[in-house]
Amino acid sequence: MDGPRDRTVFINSLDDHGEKRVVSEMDFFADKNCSKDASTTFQFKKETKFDSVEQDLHLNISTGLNLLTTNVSAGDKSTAVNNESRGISKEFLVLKSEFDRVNLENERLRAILDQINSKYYSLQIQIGTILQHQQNLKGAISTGDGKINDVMTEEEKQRFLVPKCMEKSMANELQKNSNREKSPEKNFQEWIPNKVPKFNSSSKDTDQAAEATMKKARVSVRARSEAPIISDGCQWRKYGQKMAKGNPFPRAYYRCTMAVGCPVRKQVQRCVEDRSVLITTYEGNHNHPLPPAAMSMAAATSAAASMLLSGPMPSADGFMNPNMITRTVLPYSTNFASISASAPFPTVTLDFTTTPTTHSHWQMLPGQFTRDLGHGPQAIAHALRNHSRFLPRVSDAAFFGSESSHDMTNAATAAIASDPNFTAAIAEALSSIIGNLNPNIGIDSKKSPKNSSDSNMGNESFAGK
DNA sequence: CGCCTTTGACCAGCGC
DNA sequence: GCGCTGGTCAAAGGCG
Repeated sequence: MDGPRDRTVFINSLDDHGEKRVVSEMDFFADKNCSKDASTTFQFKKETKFDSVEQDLHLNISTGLNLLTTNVSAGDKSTAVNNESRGISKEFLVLKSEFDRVNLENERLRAILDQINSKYYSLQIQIGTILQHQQNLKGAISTGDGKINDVMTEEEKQRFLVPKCMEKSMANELQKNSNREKSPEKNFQEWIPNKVPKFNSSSKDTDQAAEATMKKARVSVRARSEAPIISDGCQWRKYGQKMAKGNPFPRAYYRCTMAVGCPVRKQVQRCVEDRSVLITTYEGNHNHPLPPAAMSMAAATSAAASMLLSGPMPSADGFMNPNMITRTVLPYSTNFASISASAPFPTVTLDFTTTPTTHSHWQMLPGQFTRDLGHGPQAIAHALRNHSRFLPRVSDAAFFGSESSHDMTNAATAAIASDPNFTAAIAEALSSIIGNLNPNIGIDSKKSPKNSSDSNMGNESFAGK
């Protein structure tokens, strides 16, 4: 917190022609003596470091004293000036006190906001990943019982078609989530990141190849953050930094230090096109229990990696096309997630940097998803309302219906700020949604998901950004 | 003193 | 074989 000496006050006054002129520039809070120049308007210029929005802040404060500098005799002037000085001193003491208080509050809120933004990104990732799993499973189940075949076009069938090798893993995962809901105390403590879906393969070589790929699979998260690193709940130790080709910003290398020998690593680098975007690439699976704060990001990255690794498995026709993977694994993932087919390692990129991404992701969910089942964002909001102690000021519209990510961030920020257990509330809501999924509900063909041809299928993870 | 970051050195993979 | 690049190691120093 900056001390009072950091604040400079411009004192303006009106000349005989009524034009404002700058009388002096002084450090008001360093020197308690107030200017003897009469002033009716005080303009505060903040020189401390604030957000850009705040940097233009000026406080035009009328003292209401209607002080004059002319038309008074010498004696009267002296008295008047003394009275004015005392009045102004008193006013400034009050103002200074208020200003300091606001500054303190502002700094405190800034710190909270930074923390909340990081948590918000983590939650976004987790929610998106779980919803994708849910949709994929619904598509698989619908295809399996034949209900959907009568109403879906070939294109839609292809989008919803889930590889056989994935159905079981998804079903297991949902069952796991359902069980977690029945044992809420285990919701966060027993997530085993290494239990990513494995595939039933008759080929030992294939298993080994998949295992090798598993180790190299990466999940890249793009998120806007001014902080040098996204807070994801894990403990990381920086072990290197390099200048990467084509990017003026250094790439930092971190390894997880929450357990000895944990193989998880991450790379953090600013986006070359937009320095406000922080690209965090995760690799590997944790070999230890995770704290609640780390669950969301770890679960999201692990799920995304497992989805990715579920894709390029041998099929009857040979290896699956990465585009097919995108269509089946991430059917609603336009601009939200992309799979890199040509990168050195298979990489899923989750992009949370654009407003349409987040919002359209919700909107792309089939209407029935929210209308008939009562699931999705509304259900989450409902669940959150049930945790009203966590969500005292945030409406559903503010949280889920806002057109701007800024509003969403603010809403989430307010919600999370209200109680640190907000994360637990959201996770519980998600768990409830997954657990209550009714597999017998068909797909409303009129509300087909956004055409997957829009998605960045086969894109480079970052090349198109 | 332990943990962390910094930073130059080293190594492996890849393309020419 | 050589150079480039990405990734990792490890010594040195800072910090609480």
